[in-house]
Amino acid sequence: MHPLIAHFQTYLPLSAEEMELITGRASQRKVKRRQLILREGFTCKHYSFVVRGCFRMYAIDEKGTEHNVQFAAEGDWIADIGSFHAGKPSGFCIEAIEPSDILQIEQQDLYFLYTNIPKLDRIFKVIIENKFIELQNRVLQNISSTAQQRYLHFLEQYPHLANRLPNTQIASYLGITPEFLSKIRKDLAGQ
Amino acid sequence: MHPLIAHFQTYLPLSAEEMELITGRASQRKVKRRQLILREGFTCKHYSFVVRGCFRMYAIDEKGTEHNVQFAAEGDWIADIGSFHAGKPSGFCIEAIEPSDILQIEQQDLYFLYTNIPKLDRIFKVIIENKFIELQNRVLQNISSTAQQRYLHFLEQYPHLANRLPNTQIASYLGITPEFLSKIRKDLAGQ
DNA sequence: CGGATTTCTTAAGATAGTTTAAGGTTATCC
DNA sequence: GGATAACCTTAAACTATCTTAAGAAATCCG
Repeated sequence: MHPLIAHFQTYLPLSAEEMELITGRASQRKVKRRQLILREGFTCKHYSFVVRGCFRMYAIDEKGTEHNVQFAAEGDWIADIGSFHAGKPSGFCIEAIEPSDILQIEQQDLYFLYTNIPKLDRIFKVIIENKFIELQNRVLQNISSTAQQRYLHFLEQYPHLANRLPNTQIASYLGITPEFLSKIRKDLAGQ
Repeated sequence: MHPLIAHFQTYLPLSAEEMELITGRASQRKVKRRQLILREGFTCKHYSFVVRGCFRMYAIDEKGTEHNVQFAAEGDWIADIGSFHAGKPSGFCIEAIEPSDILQIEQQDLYFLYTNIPKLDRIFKVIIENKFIELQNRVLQNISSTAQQRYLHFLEQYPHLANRLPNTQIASYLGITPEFLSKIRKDLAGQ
């Protein structure tokens, strides 16, 4: 079955016509490791659904340091939704961390689908609600926990990511330097 | 006009019947300063829309320290949506910072409205998308900026809140101690 | 397979933020 | 209107995290 249909059906059942409308507007794409699917300064034109592989969305500060705001692996959506909806230049880059396969929906196609399949408003409402809850927990971690606690929490919450990602990317996500993460890991090992 | 109708109409127009359905399921409530409308350990039963006043949602850590994850003032919604949808005990408290008026919708009523007014799925999708974007920017701040930068950013982004809130609440939101915020303010003043 | 690049680690010195304690100020509530 | 509680500030000692630098290990890609 088409991966997008399977994905949406985990939320609500779809009719045959609805499935056809959806698959007709999603285009498949292969992405190489390190390839960018969104570049800072450009408008985010697609919602991307990860079929295989792994991505990160990051911002670059004045010093040139990259800060990971989000990862996306199989079954996740990734986009700069601020830029996408406003049609304005993004402050983020989205990069494949592994060779990946994605399905992309363009803005006008997504809006078409929202209009013709009201169910999708509901589905995406639920998807983003869940992302919001996750993000809120991350904020709570950030304002209330030490880096070590945040790292342990990350390992628990995203074991599948912790395995695949270089520590340097995890450090960036946690808001610490790779050197300090290395120290944390040493401290944890030495118990 | 009913504040909720005015609020929803900033997103999409509503018919007279839709308005009636909505207003019939929202109940008005006055809340005193310091009163809790959600207590940790209890399930969040309502979406609350702030008509007048100001709220904070916070978690309490092992040491008893409170950590503000969100503020809500006039025109904002506040709820622990994780607890609300899962029907499980919340890890948060929601407290009025000022004497406030709110409109509350219970879970089954909100679900009824979602089902009978599909437009509301769209409206709440957009509302939460906007909250998500805000929250993502906050995460970026947290992982990439110093406390002073975060404070300045807060003043810029939420001037209406910065005026009304005690610094101690702002410090909690920024993830720093009130003492350190005091030092930051002193440093900024002395320029 | 092997050179190039990225990633991981260590450690010393520097900076950002916390803790504790105390005093002064302002707001709240009866 | 006055007692009480909340809020704000200061400063010194402490701890968490960053910076810099450099070498070792792992991974990628041709």
